[in-house]
Amino acid sequence: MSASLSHSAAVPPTSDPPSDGPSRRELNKAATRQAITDAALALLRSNGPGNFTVEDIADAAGISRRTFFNYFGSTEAAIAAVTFGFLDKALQQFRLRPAGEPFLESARAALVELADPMTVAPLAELYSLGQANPQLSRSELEAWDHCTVQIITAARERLSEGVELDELYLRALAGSVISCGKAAMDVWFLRCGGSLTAESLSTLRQLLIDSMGLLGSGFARPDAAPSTTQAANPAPNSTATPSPDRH
Amino acid sequence: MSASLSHSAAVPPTSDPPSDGPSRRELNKAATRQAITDAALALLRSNGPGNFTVEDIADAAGISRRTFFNYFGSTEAAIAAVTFGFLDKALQQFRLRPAGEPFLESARAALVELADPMTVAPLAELYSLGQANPQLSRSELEAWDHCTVQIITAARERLSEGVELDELYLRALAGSVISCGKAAMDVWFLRCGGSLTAESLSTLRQLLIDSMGLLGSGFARPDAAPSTTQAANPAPNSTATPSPDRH
DNA sequence: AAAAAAGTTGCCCTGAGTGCAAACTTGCAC
DNA sequence: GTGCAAGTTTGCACTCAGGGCAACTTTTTT
Repeated sequence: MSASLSHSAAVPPTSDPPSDGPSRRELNKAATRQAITDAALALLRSNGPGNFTVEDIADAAGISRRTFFNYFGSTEAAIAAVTFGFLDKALQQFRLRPAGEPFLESARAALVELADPMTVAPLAELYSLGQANPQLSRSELEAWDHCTVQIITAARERLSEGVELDELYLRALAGSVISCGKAAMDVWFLRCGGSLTAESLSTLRQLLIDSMGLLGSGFARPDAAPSTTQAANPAPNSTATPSPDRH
Repeated sequence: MSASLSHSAAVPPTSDPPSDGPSRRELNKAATRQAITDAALALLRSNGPGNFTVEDIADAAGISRRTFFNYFGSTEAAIAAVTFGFLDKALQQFRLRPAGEPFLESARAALVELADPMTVAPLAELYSLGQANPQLSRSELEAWDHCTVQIITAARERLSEGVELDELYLRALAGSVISCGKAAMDVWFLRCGGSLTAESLSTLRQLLIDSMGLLGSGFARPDAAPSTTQAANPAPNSTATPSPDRH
């Protein structure tokens, strides 16, 4: 781009009336941010993890290297923004649940809500790309942990209706919910390889439901005939969990 | 040190008969490794996280910068070795448990086994140091995750006695156990600030027991009078969990 | 004792991440 | 629309992480 154009044609000067909403500055920032993650993801796809530099991303996003660091502290951070987005959406869903609902039921509902193509697609892609990459999976871990913290906050608001609540209960529960959600996704990738077909997504939903069921039942040993769900069988009944809803 | 002495006086040439045990090479490596983590920890204490370089560590350990990288990929990795050591000890304890024992009971026993001064001391110190440090806590997360993977492996050996086992069950359980262990330690630090008194350690033990109890009971809501354990009360009965041992 | 294997070190290179100051954009008031 | 203030981008320069390579030292083997 020519010298005088400075940086981003982020928000093209369409006939945008001076509408109220977010300011031009905020729009530009959001657009740049988006451009960065897009560029990073594209490079991740084409070059593979670890085979491109911050400068590559900056070039592809049409900004300077220095500006990149104004937005993200590292390549991984830029990519992890995707996961953060996903988990934030989960949080949002969780907060929408009625306050009286049992915690695990809310978690289950929030998670299942996310098992639609548009939402899991980016996560699925990241997952397969980062499968064998330490750098990537590290930031994924960070994102999940961040989500745990958020859930703890959300749960605290929920549960502390006057009652003096137990920190251990809160943290152990939140951590376990996240772990089980993660386990469900892990198994899903293991079985379906991140496929986005309706069948695959149905499996994901069922896995999420089952994992919450396991948690709710205290991991009662599946003594009786447990897992016919083992094979790629999207049968939609949670055989593993006779009592998914307690208390 | 003079030029010809090369590197480490790691294993001083005491009158060591050519005993069988580990070879001189292995001894040297172990000693160097130890010297590195010691130096790193010392610098962490004195300078605070992020305020020293790899070169500083290398100098303090009496090796070259380059050699440092032969042992660890980063400063954080060197420090995280402490956490890894702790968690590996946990794994070791877990594997010692009788194979027939319920999983959660084994986990509980293994974790409680670790709540002795010598073992938790380094972890406690790291915890307080890394409390407000993103770099550090990131590698801590990695260590916990590594432990989860190990537990999954250990549990697979345990549970798969001919039975075709459920991947979801396995992973959700392992992840939850680790999460609960982590939650217990978090709460412990919150309450006791990493103190190593007998009273504090007793609290830690109880928290670990309680968290496993919560998990085993499916987080049944503490409806009745739940947490008198809230205050720094090392009372040794797990009031929160009426049925810690099922199946 | 000499060769082979394993480990250490210095040199040098790429790239991450950051402080700083100059240039540019946007918001706001006049 | 002019102008000023606040917010952003960018180039520059610097420190430090991380790793390849080849020379050199130590340990093991034969």
